[in-house]
Amino acid sequence: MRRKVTLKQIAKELDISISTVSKSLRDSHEISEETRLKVKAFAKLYNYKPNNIALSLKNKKTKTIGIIIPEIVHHFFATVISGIEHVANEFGYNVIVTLSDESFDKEVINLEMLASGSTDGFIMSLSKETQLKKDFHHLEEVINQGMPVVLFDRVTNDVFCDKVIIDDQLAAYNATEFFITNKYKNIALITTVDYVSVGKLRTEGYLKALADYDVSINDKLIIKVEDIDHCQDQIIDLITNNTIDAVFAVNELFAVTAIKAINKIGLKVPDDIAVIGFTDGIISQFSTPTITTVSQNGIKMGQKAAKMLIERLEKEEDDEQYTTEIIETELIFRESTTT
Amino acid sequence: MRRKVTLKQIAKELDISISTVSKSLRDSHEISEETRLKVKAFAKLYNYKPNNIALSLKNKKTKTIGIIIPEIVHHFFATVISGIEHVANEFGYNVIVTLSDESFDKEVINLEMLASGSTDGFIMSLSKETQLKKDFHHLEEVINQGMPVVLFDRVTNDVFCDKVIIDDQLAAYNATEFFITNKYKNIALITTVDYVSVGKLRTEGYLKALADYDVSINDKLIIKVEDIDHCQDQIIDLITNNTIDAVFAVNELFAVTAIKAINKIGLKVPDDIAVIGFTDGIISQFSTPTITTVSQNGIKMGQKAAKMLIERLEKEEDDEQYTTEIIETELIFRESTTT
DNA sequence: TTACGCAACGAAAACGTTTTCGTGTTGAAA
DNA sequence: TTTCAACACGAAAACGTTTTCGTTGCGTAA
Repeated sequence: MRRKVTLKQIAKELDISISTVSKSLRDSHEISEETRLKVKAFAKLYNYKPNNIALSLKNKKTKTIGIIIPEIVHHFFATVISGIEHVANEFGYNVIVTLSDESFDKEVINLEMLASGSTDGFIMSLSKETQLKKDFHHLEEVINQGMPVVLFDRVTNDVFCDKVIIDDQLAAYNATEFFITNKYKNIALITTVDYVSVGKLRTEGYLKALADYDVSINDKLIIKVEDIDHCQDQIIDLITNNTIDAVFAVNELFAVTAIKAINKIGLKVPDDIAVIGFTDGIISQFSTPTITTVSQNGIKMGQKAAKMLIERLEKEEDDEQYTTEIIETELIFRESTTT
Repeated sequence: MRRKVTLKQIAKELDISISTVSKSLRDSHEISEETRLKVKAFAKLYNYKPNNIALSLKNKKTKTIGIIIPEIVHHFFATVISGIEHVANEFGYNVIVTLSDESFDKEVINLEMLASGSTDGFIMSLSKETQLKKDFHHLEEVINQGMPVVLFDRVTNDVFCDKVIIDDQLAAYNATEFFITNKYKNIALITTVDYVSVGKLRTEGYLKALADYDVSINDKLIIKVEDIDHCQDQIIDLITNNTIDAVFAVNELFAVTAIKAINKIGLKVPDDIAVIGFTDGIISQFSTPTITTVSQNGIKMGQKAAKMLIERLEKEEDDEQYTTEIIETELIFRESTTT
């Protein structure tokens, strides 16, 4: 077993000082060509690589980005990580990923853990519990210590930092508007409980579109799903007891569940009821029928978030000008709607 | 902006030595209760947290696990990461995730990057290109340096280390056997090119089952997909030009594509042709019809891999006894088959 | 009084780098 | 011969810890 070789060992072996070795490897002009080449050859032979940890300690920079997300087994979050990782890699950064599992406590613990020197900054999406509690002391703490934070998707107005989001309200508005202008009038909404920020915004977009086009709002057509496991029953209830010609769902899962519910009671998508979902993930692409959906480009969100963070990390003077980047969405038309 | 406080600063502030501060915080009996409490109060007030980097350097342990996988926007890999992360978290480890994008070079670069002190060990699944080239020097190198490596799913016999896999051949055998014993005789196989280890094993399982049950093997019923983008045409060709009553696909994507192809030419699943896929992911659960599939428990694989790695990390004497853990699979019956 | 033990603390090394600031040697100019 | 610059290299500090090994002062037993 050949352990990793250090500067000290090379120095000893060649009977020169550590400084000389270090300078040789960094091509310092202070060192004669002879020693320089000798050291380099030796280093190459023994496959010397500078120790990252020692460098981090010296430079006070880890070249590492901390990611804290609610879960990873979720197409959208996976795409965001992918976007972050690729940009990070390009700029020589690594990413360390932790999961909050939608728990406030785990979010805090992970944040504090990583903030103790492990990372230079954070990219985060808030857990449901955090959004519910509206407690952001942990975030303010690390920001106060000078660590940049970029929030994405599930953000809050209560903390000042860079953010990257989609215009959830507008996207939902556009989807609803599409239904209205195509003569659908009885549009059901399947959404989340209100404390999930994105769910709330999408609900607002839906309501605003209805209002703007003078379509009466019928509370019976709105389901706020608390427990995802038995939402299918709720949806079946909704469809059987009301006249519906369109469904707008605030995520893929709700959309596909709605389609299955519609099929179950013998109706057809899109002929009897049209469906639009949110998040252009695997389900929308491969379900039968494929689902018309609001694309929410996770890759792009991740890339943008990473770029914002790295840019802030690499400039020395820290200005307090935070920006909120909005990633554009678009409706992707598939088989679950007709035009 | 309150920067992070260090032992040195506390020492200076309290006019005592760094050693005394450190010992106080670690409850050393060498320190009088008076100073000890004073220091602890001060540390708490200023929210002192030991610097991880300094600890890593001192202890020669980073408490970090490196994960290198081909891609993350892939349900199976996401579940594995989830499994790893949770176990790692439980044992006080962090995970740093890098993607090879199926490229040999990126795999090597990421491995070397992380091996330079950033992590204590690795959990990896090989890139396609690596499997094609059969070049594993980078792995041997880090293993030789004393860094434990655990391979999962896409492994190789050419490197000696711990592994966690499913019995791909047996799983495929069982799926094929199910078809045969249920009177399906014309069973098509949609698989990958042979250098993808798991694809090859699954193909072998299919062939073995046919042989064991004296079902004649028809090469025309076997598609080896090279380019996923136009595999649907291949499948349609297959179905229209041959008599088929069952399809075994070595992954979800092939399975759902097969179903769509079957529908396209006017046949029904499972009535005309039954379908079994591989990997119990989102697609299998939500496609219409839902897909009978070989479950490949990614969470469990990740958990097992993490446990194996951590166990090896935490025991001092390194025995050279490597084990290969096999995660059991099962057929999950859904709508794409009848019994 | 001496010797010794103990309590309480500090100095310094070590982990592996980089970098600043010497320092000694050589050659050339004065 | 003296002086000075240039050259080639080394010593040491610094990053933030932990830990080993003193060291000091004091009380107690011989």
